[in-house]
Amino acid sequence: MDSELQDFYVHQDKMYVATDCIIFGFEDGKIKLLVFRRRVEPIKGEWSLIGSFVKIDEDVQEAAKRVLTEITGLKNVFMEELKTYGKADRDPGYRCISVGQYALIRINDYDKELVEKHGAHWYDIKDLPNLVLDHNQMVADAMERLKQKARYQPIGFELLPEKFTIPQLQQLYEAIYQKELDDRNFRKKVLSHNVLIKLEEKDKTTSKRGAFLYKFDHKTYNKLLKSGYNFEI
Amino acid sequence: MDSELQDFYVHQDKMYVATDCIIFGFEDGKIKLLVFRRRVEPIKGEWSLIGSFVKIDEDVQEAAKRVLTEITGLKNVFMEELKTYGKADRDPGYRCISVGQYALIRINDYDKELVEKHGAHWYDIKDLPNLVLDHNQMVADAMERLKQKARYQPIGFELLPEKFTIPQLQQLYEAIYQKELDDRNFRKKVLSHNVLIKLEEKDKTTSKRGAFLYKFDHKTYNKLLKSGYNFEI
DNA sequence: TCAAAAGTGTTACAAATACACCCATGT
DNA sequence: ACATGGGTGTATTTGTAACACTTTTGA
Repeated sequence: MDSELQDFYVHQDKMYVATDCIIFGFEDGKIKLLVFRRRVEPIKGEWSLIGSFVKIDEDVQEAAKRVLTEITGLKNVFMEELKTYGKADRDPGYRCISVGQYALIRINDYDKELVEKHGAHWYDIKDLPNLVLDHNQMVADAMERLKQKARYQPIGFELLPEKFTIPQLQQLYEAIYQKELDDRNFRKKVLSHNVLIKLEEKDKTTSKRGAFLYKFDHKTYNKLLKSGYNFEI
Repeated sequence: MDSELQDFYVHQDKMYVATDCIIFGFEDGKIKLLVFRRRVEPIKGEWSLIGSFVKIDEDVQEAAKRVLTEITGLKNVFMEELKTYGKADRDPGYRCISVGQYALIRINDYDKELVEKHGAHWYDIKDLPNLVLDHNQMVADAMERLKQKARYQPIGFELLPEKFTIPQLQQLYEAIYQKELDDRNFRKKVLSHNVLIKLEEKDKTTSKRGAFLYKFDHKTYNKLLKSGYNFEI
């Protein structure tokens, strides 16, 4: 490394880089968000997204995954960058930018003890408390993204159990879009893509008759993708 | 600020935060990208996106706008965050994350002297040189974003002069989608939204007959947006 | 036997696609 | 008069939206 490099870089400003996770779940026909009591001053004890500072030798993505695993015990969770919150005055403490990342988790898979230990709580997205800093904005942005993205990419399935029924799937989409859907048309459209595998089993928890369970067919979906298919729900 | 706050923040790592601009233009029926000779070591002199470190008291957005104005002389340019490049090893110098932002500019509006002075060059997007670091990836990501976004939001107009013809607009969309479009259907669809104002003037630079000029009608578009309209091209 | 959710088909309407010809004008 | 790009209309197909009844089964 020559001196010119050092000259140039060294005169720049360094700052804290954090990442915050907007963690969505789905339960009882409602989109839910996992929030926490903030563990550090200032505003310690207030509701907050879970986040972490990014370490000097750590990818930003990696940092977000690290926190998510610490809290939920889950790995291989769907997670995607939302956007970066970089206002100079967003954190009253020190200059700190935060990369927002949203995650979709199967609400029954996570380690409940771990979550409780961290003072976490699942809030209905429609009934959120005030969160610290710009976290409410992050949630609003993430929700908007979810709404947009779920239409053209099959990410909704990340919020459901591996095996799910068509009515469950519909409930999910109704929660995401905040709009009722026609059950006949919904079923028709969803099945028309041929990316659901119908199982022999039925789920009888919500009706006497029971509803057939389905699995999302990743293989077929990926094949379709490559051949230029346009998924839409 | 109490001591607990200091304890906690102070033990975290700080790093450089940069922002890089993916600057798109449109000329001769082609999408073009504005690139520069990198001004600092390492890899000084290589082709690169234009960027800057974010100052301690500066919004990330602001930093990107600052550079863009320095280079092109333009203000009020369409610019939007793409994503953040946060791999720990992305910069061989020091740990540095970069927020990628893409900008759409009217290629004939910019200050040519200013651009030349900075050793800049407009490359056809299909014929780019190797860029430093992860900049080629940034461009690929931005191009993909443009493709997706242009379909449902009227951002394409940012690349055209204020006054443009329908064939010009079609050329632009063909360049973005990398696909030929049917001229009759294209015109029909575009005009069906009623967000173009037909002017009296004609542009005669590309044909003897001349083609009518249009302006994008921001007012009407915003009204339609509020009433839940769905733009699509 | 009945209540409650699961599942099925048809028709009307809107939008996307495919496609062929005339128009205006400078050279 | 002709070459060049600008501009228009229609028929077909495809997809979306609206809508009502039958099935299954546990209580």
